[in-house]
Amino acid sequence: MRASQRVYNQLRAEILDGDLPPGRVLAEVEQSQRFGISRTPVREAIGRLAAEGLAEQQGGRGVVVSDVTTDDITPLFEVREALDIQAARLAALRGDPAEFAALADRLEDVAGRFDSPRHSSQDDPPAAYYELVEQMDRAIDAAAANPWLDAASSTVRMQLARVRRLAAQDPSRLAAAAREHAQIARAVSTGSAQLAEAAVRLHLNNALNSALAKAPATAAGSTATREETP
Amino acid sequence: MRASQRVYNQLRAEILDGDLPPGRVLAEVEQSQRFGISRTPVREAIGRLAAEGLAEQQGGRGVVVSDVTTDDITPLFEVREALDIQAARLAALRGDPAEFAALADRLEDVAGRFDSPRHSSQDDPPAAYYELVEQMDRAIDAAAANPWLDAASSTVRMQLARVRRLAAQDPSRLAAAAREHAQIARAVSTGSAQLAEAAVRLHLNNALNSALAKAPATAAGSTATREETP
DNA sequence: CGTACGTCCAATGTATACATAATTGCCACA
DNA sequence: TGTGGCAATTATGTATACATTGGACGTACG
Repeated sequence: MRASQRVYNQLRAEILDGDLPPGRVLAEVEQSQRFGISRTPVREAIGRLAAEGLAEQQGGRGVVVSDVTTDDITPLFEVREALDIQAARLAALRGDPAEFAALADRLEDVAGRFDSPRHSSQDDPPAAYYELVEQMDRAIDAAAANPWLDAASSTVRMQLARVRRLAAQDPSRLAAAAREHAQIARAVSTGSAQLAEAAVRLHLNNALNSALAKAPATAAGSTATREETP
Repeated sequence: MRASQRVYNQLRAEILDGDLPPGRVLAEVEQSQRFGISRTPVREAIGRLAAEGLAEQQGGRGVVVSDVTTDDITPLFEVREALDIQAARLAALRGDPAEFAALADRLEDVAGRFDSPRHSSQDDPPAAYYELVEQMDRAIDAAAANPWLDAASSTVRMQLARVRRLAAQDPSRLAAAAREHAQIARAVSTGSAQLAEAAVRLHLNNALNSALAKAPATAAGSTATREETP
């Protein structure tokens, strides 16, 4: 693999894991010495990180890991809502109903197992749930069959992976989230774009509220929002 | 201005204008000689173009201007629909009603002037319309106040600017488009997210149909889409 | 004591030289 | 004549050296 690619992968992982915290400067010489290579591939890697929003220019000189705070949770969810809804709508129209019906079945099963006592050490509902969610995301993306939608989604998902570190998950929400995901899969399997949109909107609203409940209220400055008047 | 920035601006403009057609190889040495600089900043510029989707790796060797065909129109409009709807929804909730009411008034005025005979050489409805649309896009983005939404939108808009060259605009649609834009502005000014969404969805559907009507039907391979069953 | 200007330094931006890999063309052999 | 392999060439990937810029620190003056 090319050196620039290795450095990019490594720096990206460290930023997403929080090992390189927001505000940390990404000096070319420092990183090139750390990786034992020259500045050129490091420079390319940092450029890619900046293009994706994981890093940004520091006042015209120097690149730093970009800052993400709890203030970013709401705007990121707004974009995610737009993209996930469209993906679910397209999947409902284009996907294989049987595939999503099967996913819905398995998600409902996992959701039920959260409440029941465990039957064996093999039975790990959270792990099974995460696996299924990932599988459904891939299925929806594949069914939507839209490369640009994929690209936009992956950018937002990457940022959301960062903010997720700011507000640790509430274990008690996993069962509810699993049921919501099952509803999404079920809606997609029916072929109704409207139903799929409703299911996604519901799930993301709950997920956002859960995240904000744990996130400390930030200083004022929040954008004023008029109430909906339908 | 930095050399890499100049090269990036120039190459980007040439790609968007079609001077560098899809499939054209972007050789580092060739471009560095053309601009009279070294390979390093050229390499950086081409890297940025590739990151934005205007160019792409050619099998592992060489970077070429990415291909856009009429097949891309529908998927691009699907992403644009998702983003524009969300932007309009947020603008309806957060924007200044008076600002968008004023935009609606001016758009309705321009729409009317398309049909009436011109009163002077100064009266150029298309130019006025384009100016107003741009103004409204900026107003919606500003009201939505979501940097990530802006970033995603600008990427899609750039690609759409390329495909627009493939299917020249229908002058007779401008008047209808102006009325649709006026409806969007009016909907946003009422503060109703639902109404704004409906207006944007209507406009983009018409715009897409107009574009596809002029675009030649491509060879099979189009993704099958089940009909909506609400 | 505070501010403003100048010099120095360090990090980025650019150029060039070297290494490496892939494609293409040519030659030999079947 | 076609195919396969090898070599040469060319373009990219990486390293290093040089240029430039922006900031920081120190000093001098108000």
